[in-house]
Amino acid sequence: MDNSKNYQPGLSIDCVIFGFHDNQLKVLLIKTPYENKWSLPGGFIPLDQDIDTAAVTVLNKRTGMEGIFLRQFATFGKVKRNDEHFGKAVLEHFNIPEEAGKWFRQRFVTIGYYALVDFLQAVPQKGNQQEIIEWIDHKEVPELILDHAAILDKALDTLRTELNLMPVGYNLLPEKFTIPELQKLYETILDRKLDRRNFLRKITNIGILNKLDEKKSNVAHKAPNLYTFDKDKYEEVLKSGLNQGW
Amino acid sequence: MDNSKNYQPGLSIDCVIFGFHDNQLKVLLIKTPYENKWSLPGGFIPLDQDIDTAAVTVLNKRTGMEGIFLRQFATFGKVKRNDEHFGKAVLEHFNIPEEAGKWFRQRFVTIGYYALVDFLQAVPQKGNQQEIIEWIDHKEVPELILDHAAILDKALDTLRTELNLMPVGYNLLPEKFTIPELQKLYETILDRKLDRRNFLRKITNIGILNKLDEKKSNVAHKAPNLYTFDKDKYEEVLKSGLNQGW
DNA sequence: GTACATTGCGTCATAATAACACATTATGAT
DNA sequence: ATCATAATGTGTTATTATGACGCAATGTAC
Repeated sequence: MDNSKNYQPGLSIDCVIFGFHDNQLKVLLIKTPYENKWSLPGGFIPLDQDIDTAAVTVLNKRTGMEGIFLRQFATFGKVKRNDEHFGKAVLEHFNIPEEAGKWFRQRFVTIGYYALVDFLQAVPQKGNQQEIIEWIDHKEVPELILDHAAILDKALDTLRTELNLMPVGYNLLPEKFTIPELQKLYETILDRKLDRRNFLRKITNIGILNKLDEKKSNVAHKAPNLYTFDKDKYEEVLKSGLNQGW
Repeated sequence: MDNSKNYQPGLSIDCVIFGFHDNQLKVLLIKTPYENKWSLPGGFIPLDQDIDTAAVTVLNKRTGMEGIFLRQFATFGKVKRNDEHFGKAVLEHFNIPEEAGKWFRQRFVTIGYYALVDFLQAVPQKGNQQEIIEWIDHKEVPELILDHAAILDKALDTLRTELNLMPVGYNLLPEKFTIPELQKLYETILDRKLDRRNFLRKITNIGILNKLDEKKSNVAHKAPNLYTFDKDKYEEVLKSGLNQGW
């Protein structure tokens, strides 16, 4: 493959794909052969594709899903983010000849995107047979290659801020969900407990949830009511914003 | 000049430099020879410099100032953002030979930064004798090259959001300022009137302003009190955040 | 002096938030 | 069946934040 003719040079995309399961905020990671470190799913930018499109492509390829919530959050371009040893190791592992390898060993700047997906809908896709791709609790992320740890941190930081500005949580839940589930999600992302009753009032007052005439089945204790997310009302809320401030 | 050896290929930096004067939020723009359109100040990324450093360099060069508030806000990478006609025109204008010009005519992705500067401290610097660089009211921005209008819009949007999350306004004012001045600034950025008395209460309650024992001189009507910004207290506020939301 | 514009401080009604009480529904042990 | 337990659903109250407004003080223009 001759990347130099088909891809934007020195520029890559890395995706922080979040999922929510077992009261854990999980991140989709790929195990690399390099010192057993893990990596964010990423890719390059075809010369005839918008960077956003290239990010969507990565996401499709890795989750098998379409129409996912995806947002660019930052671009990382420290000189030192590139690791000479890592570059060499990758080339050796894939048996890429020195000449073609020059493209891979140039300095790379990477654009960070984060995605919110329904854990149960997403099916992690391997790039090849040997590859290991897994959902990992964000609190137990192993060592990552390059500056991927910093990228992940920044993504989580952005997600927390976004949560205060607009209701994005539903993207991580199935179509029908309960208020307690939504609360657990908020608590997990923000990493602190919230009061049940105040949470209910605040989240329903936003006016983007539809209460269904249906309760969750097969649960211990009292069955909680099911809700769906109202996309039309959400669009309205987006315009006015959640916490105005001024 | 052989850019291909010294600069990151296909990647540029554009800075939206904001200043505040005469109750106007102004943007520093450069007039180009291309159809008399204007441009954001920008630059390329030396291979041995972090992208943030490269942005600081652009800022230093254009304002003569150091230690400026500077923040990356988005990266723009649509395929169509590059304009074939524009690329040719630039090469012809600077008399760049076809071979060396290839570097300029490749696809470019650009990283957007916005800066907040004290209008009176900044001295717009020309890149060369012919160049025209000017502060222009953000409400009267002329036609811009490429997708610079979209970049500017996004910068302003980000500034408005940031204003709700943390007190950044003081960056646009001189060291000593009055509450009415600060309010005018907020009104200009947010594009709506605020109540004097409520503004005073809210802005002082944040606890990052020091009231000086000094009034503004040579003003019509009642002389307003002068304040300074308290950087230590600001750092504390940054950690907790302004509008928590949850 | 008087009219006028602007600043500084205060009041009041309303809305948003935090802390907490209690009844309801379902499970599982006895 | 009864009871303890655990979760959900709804309500109450005190506190705080916000929005709308009144009024005196200060300085300019005439």
